[in-house]
This record gives sequence, structure tokens and C-alpha cells, in this order.
Amino acid sequence: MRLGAGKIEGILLDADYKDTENASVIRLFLRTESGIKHFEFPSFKPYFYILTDGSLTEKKLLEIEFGEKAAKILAAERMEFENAENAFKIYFSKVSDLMACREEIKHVKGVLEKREYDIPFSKRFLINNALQPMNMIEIELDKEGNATSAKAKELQKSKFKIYSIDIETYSPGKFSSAKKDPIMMISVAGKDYSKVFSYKKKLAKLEFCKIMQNEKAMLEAFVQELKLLEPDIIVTYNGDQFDFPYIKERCKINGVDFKINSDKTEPSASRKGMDTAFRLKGVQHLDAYQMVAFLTRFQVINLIKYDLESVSAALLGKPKDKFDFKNIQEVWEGEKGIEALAKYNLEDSQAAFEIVQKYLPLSIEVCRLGRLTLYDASRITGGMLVEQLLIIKSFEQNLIVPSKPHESTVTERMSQEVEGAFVREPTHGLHENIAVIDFRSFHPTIIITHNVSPETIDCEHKECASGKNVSPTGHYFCEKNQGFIPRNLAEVLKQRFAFKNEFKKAKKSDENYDLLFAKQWAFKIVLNSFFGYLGYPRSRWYCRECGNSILAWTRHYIKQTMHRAEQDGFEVIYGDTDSAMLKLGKKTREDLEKFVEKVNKEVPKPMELELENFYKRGIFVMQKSGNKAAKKRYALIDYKDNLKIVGFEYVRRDWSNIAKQTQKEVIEAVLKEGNPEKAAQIVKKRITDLKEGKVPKKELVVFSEIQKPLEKYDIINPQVSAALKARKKGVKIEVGTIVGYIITRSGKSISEKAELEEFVQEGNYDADYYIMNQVLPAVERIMQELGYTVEDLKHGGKQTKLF
DNA sequence: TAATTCGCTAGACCGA
DNA sequence: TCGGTCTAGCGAA
Repeated sequence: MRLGAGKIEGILLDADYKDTENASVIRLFLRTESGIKHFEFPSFKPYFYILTDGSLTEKKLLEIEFGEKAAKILAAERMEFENAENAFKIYFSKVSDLMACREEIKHVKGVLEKREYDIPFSKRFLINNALQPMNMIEIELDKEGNATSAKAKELQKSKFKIYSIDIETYSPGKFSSAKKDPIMMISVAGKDYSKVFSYKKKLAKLEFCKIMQNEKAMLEAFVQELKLLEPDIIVTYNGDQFDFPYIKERCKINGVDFKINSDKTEPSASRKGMDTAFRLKGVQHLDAYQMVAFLTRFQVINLIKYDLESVSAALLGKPKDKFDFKNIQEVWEGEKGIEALAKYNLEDSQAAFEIVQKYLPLSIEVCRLGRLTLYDASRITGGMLVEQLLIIKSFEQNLIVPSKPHESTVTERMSQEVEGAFVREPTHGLHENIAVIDFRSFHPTIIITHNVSPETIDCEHKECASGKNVSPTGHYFCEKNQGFIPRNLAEVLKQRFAFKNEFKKAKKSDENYDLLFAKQWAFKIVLNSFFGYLGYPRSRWYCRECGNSILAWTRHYIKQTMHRAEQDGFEVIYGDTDSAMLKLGKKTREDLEKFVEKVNKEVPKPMELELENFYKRGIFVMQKSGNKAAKKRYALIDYKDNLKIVGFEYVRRDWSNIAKQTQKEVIEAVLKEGNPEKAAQIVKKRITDLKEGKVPKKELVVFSEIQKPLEKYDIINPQVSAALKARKKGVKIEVGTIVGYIITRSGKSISEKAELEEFVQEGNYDADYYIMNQVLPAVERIMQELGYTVEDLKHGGKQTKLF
């Protein structure tokens, strides 16, 4: 359609391919000055590799027919790879021909293996042409308007057109069903833009409402508006599962064209792992719920609950009022309070919009790093991101990519046991003047230091078998040739440190502050995912013995460091995986710094021990049962009075606020003020409040995730019991639902007493439970270290002794 | 379709 | 009714 040769610039939004009768053709979607356009690349053909015994020729390959349609290889080319022999690159006209061939090629005489046959065509194009979605690219067009080349342009700060949408649906029964229940309203929010589409006349007086005749007209107006706005990104909150499939179904029922893809076709749900995702072509669908899951996976954020209200409150500091959906039917039909519903609908869109604004830079860095569309980048896992990066590196370094393992291999790999890290049993009690030291990027630096890689393990060189890369497991790694994994990981590590340093120097007011934060974090994500990927059963670069060797080295190095510290006169009080806690005693900070320096002269580069911080005071407690000090739970306070609480109930979502808050205040009184009497008073006060029935229910909620279908539980614990009761009342409980429950006064066992928060009246709580099973256990072992018993705590101070 | 192990704790379940 | 065992969930690294 587009005629005339020339160049076009634009932001790359998407890549896919289109099938014509004879060919599969790559298309790139660009945000150009005149809107979102797509361009076709007919010269790029689908391909994969075969490894042969050397007996095959190009001519022979071209004669073979595959599948029912007798698909043929378009062209075959001999290839030279460092890590494979007698390889051919075989091209096809269509992806369907490739698929037919890859099924049958193993039966061709002379073919030993197929490789890179499962890399999607459009992803292949982005990888091979070094194209980064969400970045500027330049395309060259020939006279017919076909694109002949595409190349990345210089990095630039991009502004995207982002609009967020949300729907409210009619739900006379328990849940809405797209087949019969209409959409009541649709909100759209963007920068300086707010609109709600509906069809209730009463809403007309709200300036942001656009009122149509009926649902059909509303849907038409909404689709029309999207076409007009032409966003680069459409944001939803759970649009993968709910909004988009629902809108699509309602459009179908009402006979409305839902052609919002940038190529004017209808979008559809696609599989993404176990779930379905909703992919748009060109314009990118960014599901903020998926984005939040992504941020959680990579520990950028840590939230208790993942509904939009909680996420908005936690990330934006804006608590949203929850609409009372119990009466939604009356509201809609009687129109009483319907304005509040419209406002609520709009606020949902706005909240999702703002969440995306805040974290989009990180997702965009992942797009660039992995040459992934925003749709893919925002839903990717750590393992998949590492794999993508290694595929890119293989292409750049002229290496052929290993295949994914068969299912039987995966099962076998899953059954392999691996010994993990070392955790030292702490010295319990209250300690003063503590230093925490740790190895920065421990796993990655061990991989690089000892050249750990699937191709370097137990190499044929005799010298390597007794050299510096012999792991405590007995396996050894080549000293002569740097492995694929360490080589590329070293590059990631270097970039991560560079960006991290740049970010540290940056000021919040700097223009590129957010960008630097995103960059260093994106590299951190990849860096930390490499080790897991080596031991991940579906990995293409799986190496269990590599993983075991790395872990054996972590145990070796941290124990050695602790030993050295003791030799130098420090008291080691704790350590976990990559860290050690030292009591300075009579030693000075300078002594400690010298010690760190000394260790760093001993350990090979790029391994490095760092001083994390000095702490004024710290406390370690005993296990609840068993006569040992508890690992992975402690509290520290630094010299600026910052508390660091680790592992305790305070950081866990499955404890009530009242227990957590009391624990925090107790820790504060003990560590900051060194005042256990005050701590005892705090506990006493809480017990009194509980007894008097004064405690508001939001302080009593315990959160827990339902991790499997309710029927599948062998043991009915409190959260399952509460969930089962709630389901009967019409609450939707799915795998992954996080329920908040309260222990009430009605029932015998704790499970019987558990009810979802929303069904509990203020004041209806089992005070005894909250005293004996929440508040006291949370503070008991802390106070025990200071010589206080539970009885002391109940009375608000130490009981006078008889003597 | 999916990174891992180590560790702690609660509360149900179950047999004596 | 008691205490041991098991299921379940979450956090540290």
C-alpha cells in the first residue's frame, strides 16, 4: 500500500508475521509521526538448523517433501559453528512449512539433530536484527513499499501515549457472566484525560461521563474513542483474564466491531504459560496486574495483597475507597448512588494508569535488554529472560543454541537433589557493636571466578583437574578457555556495576534518575537469574553439577571467611549464605575494614567481600520448640536508629497487625532505648485493649494465600475454613486468592472461628486467641532473651521475686 | 509453563 | 486429652 522508496523512523511497538498464500511475512509496527503503521519484510524467511552426519547435500535437502501438504525446503545453506559440525541452515517460505518439516526431519537419513526450531519467527527477526521494542528504529523501504532493512537508532527518551481502561459489569448472581450480563460502564484514563462511557441518563450530569442509548452504542463509542486516541499502550488491571475477554464477548453479542488492533483486526486471547493473556497487535496491552506480579517476582516490591485497592495504597500511597458491590444490582437499576459507581470506575483506571507510570521504565529496559515486546517483557520470568539473553548472545557469537530438554529429561532433572547454602546457628541474646559483611553478587562472581559452564566442566586438560577451579564437590572447570556462561555473565556483571555506580551518584532531581534506576535493576534481575537457570530443569543450558559446584563454593568461602574472622579476634554471631555478622568487641571499625581488605586479597576476582553496615545493637532469639537459636530471624538497629527486622512475624503477612505492631514496638524499645520495662508495658497495654474489645478489626486480619483448589486440601486450616464459608456466600475464591480472615468468638476450633474479614462485625473477635496465639508468641522469645517470662508480660513488668 | 534450598511456625490430625 | 506427626504457608538468601 505504501509506495515509494525511502526511510521511515518510529518507535518499534510490536512484531508479528502474516501469512499470505505463498509466504509468511514479518511485520513491524511503528509509532510514526502519522500514527501507528506496520511494515512488511518479505525478504526475511523462517529457518532452523539441522546437524548432519556429513552425507547430506543442499540439493538432496531441497528434494524432500514434508507433511500432508508436501512442504519443501526453500533453500539450504552450509554453516560453520564453533559448537557444531556439518550444520545446515534450512529456510522455508512459510512458518507452516517449517512446522511440518521439524516434525519429520528426524526421519531423514543423515540428519542427527534439529536446532533452534522453536524460536518464534517474529522473535527471531528482532534477535537477528538487534531491534529493541519501545525504542527508536529506522526502516528502509523499496519502491513497492516493502521494508528491506531495519536498524536500531540511538537511545532516546521516549514518551508514549498511554490510556488505561476498566469496566463495571452487571452481576445479578454471584459473578458476572459475559454471555448474559451486560457491561454497565467503561472508563478510560490517560494524562489529562478522563472519561466514563455508560447508558444511564442520570450520569449525564457528571462532566466526565459520556452517555449513550444502550450497551451497544456504548461499546461502539468506546471502540471509536480508542481508534481516535490511538494509544501506544493500553493499560488494564487484570485485563488478561477479565476486562478484555469480557469486552470482546459483549461486542460479539451486540454485533459491534472490536477491531482495536493496529492492523484493524480483532484481538484475541492467547496462551501464556498456564494462564491466558490478551494480546493486541501493534498497540501494546500492558496488564498492570501482571506488571505487579513481575515486580514481585524480582523483589522490586513486596505487597500483602494484590487487588487494585491494596496495590494502589501500597505503591501510590493513595488508599482507594472500595465500592460496596453487594448492592450493585440495586444501584444500577434504581440509579441511587450510581454517580459513586462511575467515579469508582474512573478511579480504577486512573490507579492502574499511575502504577504503570511509576514502573514502566523498568519494563522498557527489559524490552531493550531482551529485544522483547512490552507485552512479553511485562510477563516474563527470570529463567526465560536469561534464556532469551543467551539466545541473543549465541547469535552474536556464532554459536548454535542447545535445544530444550524432552519432558522425560525434565522429570528426571526435577528428581535430582541439590544441597543448598550454609546457615550458621546464631549466638542468641542481645549483642552490641556488630558489623555485617557480605559477598556482593556471590553466585555470579563464583561462576565467573571459577569459569562454571556446561562446556567447561571436567574438561580434557589434565592440568585443570588439579588447578584453582576444582570445586569442593570434586568437579573442576577449565582454566584455558572461558565458558559461554561466565563470558556473558561477566558482561552483565560489568554493566550492572557500571549502572549501579552511575545511579548511586545520581540525584533524585536528575532527569535520568528513573532511567538509571530501571537500568541497574534490569541488569540486577538478569544477573541474579543466571544461577537459577543453570539448575532449572527446563533450561537449555542445564548443568546440575555446575549448580552443585557453585553452592559448594559458597559454603566453602563463607565458612573460610568466618574462620579467618575468628582467627583475627572477631566473634562470629551469625551468617547466612553470603553474609557474616561479627561482634567487634574490643576491635575497632578500622580493624574490621582491614580484615575485609585482607580477605579480598585472598579471594579471586571478581569476588569481593563488602562491609554492609555497622549496627549498634542486635537481638537473636531461641526457636519456639527445640533448644536451639533460631536461624533467619533477627533484628538489628544501626547507628542512625534504622531498624532492620528479618524473618520475624513483623515481616510476615500471615500474622495480624496487632501482633506485628506490638512486636515492632517491643523490638524498638529494646534495641533503640534498651528499655525492656517499656516493652513490657507496651505488651500489657495491648492485652488490655484486646480484653476490653477495643481493637478495630483491621488490626486483627490475618492474610494467607489459597494455593490450591479448596477441595484439594487434606487439612482444613483457618484460611481454608474461612474461604469455604465465604464461597458459600458468593465470594469467588480461586487458586492464588489472598484471603484476609479474623478469628471470631463463634465456633470451637480456631478454624471454625475463622471468617473472612468482610463478614465480621466490629468487635466480634476472640480476645483470648489474639492474646495467646498472636501478641504473646510474637514477643515472648524476644523478651525471654532479656529475662522476662510470659507471666511478667501479662502483668506489664517483672514480677517481684520472693528473695 | 515453572529458579533453588534452608528454615521457622501454626494448627489440624491422629493414635495412645 | 495429650503429644507426636504431618500439611501448609511464608520468608531469607
